Amino acid sequence: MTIPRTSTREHILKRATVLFQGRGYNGFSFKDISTPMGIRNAAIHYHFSTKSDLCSAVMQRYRDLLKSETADFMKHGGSARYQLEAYLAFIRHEILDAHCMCPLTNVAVAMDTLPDEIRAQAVTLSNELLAYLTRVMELGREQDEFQFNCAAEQKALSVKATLQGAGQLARLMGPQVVDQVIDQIRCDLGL
Amino acid sequence: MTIPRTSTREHILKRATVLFQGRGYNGFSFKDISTPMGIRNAAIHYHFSTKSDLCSAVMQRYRDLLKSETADFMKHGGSARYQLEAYLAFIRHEILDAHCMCPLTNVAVAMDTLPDEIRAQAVTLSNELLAYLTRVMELGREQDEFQFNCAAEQKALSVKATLQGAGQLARLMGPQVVDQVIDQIRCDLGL
DNA sequence: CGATAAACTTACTTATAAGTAAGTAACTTT
DNA sequence: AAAGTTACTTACTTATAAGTAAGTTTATCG
Repeated sequence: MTIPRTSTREHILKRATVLFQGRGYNGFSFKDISTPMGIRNAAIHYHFSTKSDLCSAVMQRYRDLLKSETADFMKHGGSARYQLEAYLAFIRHEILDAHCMCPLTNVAVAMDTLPDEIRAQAVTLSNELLAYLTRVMELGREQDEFQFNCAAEQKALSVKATLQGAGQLARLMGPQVVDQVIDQIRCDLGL
Repeated sequence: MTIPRTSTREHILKRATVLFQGRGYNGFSFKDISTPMGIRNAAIHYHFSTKSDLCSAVMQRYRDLLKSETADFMKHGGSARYQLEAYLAFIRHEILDAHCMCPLTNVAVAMDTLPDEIRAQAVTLSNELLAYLTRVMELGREQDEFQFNCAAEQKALSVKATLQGAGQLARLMGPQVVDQVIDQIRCDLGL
């Protein structure tokens, strides 16, 4: 058959994203992608030669998404508060609607068992993410929107860590955890 | 051979703990335990009938450890500050010295792929952990040691989430992350 | 219309996983 | 000293994983 062929690669990537961010690298197999799609494992290998390649593409897409999202946030005015809220909403959506974790969580957990390529992508992503959040924190303090008395980098790190943890605890303790933790982040910034 | 037999079960549990907390349920196999110990997989099955049983025992031990640790913390005087610091030191040691994550992280990540038994243990652990931290927060506020203006439960949740995240980010960004995040937790409690 | 390339499938290989059944050596009990 | 129990091993089964090679269909291009 193979009628609408153009979109197969995209479908594979989408399923892989959900699975990678939802279960981790070692928590899914090619079958979890191919069977629900009604294709064969070999079709995945046609588009992505290895599992490492596939997950590397997932990481790359997440970085691209983040880049375009954060660029978007910045367009809508320079308000640090707005940018923080946009990022919080993005994370909130990923956790509550998509039931996904930040890829950094999944990489960190299985660190020792992963191909170098994936680890490298994760390190780059963490640098990009922290750089963005650090700028938001700096901006917020300059504009007297946020209050904190440590390095902006440290505050950004702490915010990111808290959000990572929220994603995990929400799975164990229920979705209300996410909003409680996000509230606390705002509160700790003097909002 | 089998000369020192008594301790095999304990050795298996210790290796399984390191592997489970270090790589997650799907990130290790029986071989990772048996080969370095110089025993066969079947020897593991003799002591623990399934992988689920083994990891359930690991979770149980972690809960027991936590229970005795927190009981210990409480004996050394009722100071909330002391109890917080003791827990922070415990987590810090697990991350930096043992290179382990809190089991909650590993369970949350692979949630959908895990046996019910493990999930149930994790839910219980998260309740116990949060109950303890909530008591510490309540105590700290009563004694004017900590400052925060939300429910003690929410503050405890936020602290735990932050520590969970610190464990992950430390693997990607280096060990200094842990102390930076811990500093921030203190700071956000008015310390 | 025929050749070519893209997008697959079928069928296979190799490796590794968890788990089991039957046998064995050493200590323990009677 | 015989019998049973503990703590394993050897050898196996079954399932599943990633990955590959060769063939097939469909669209496209000259």
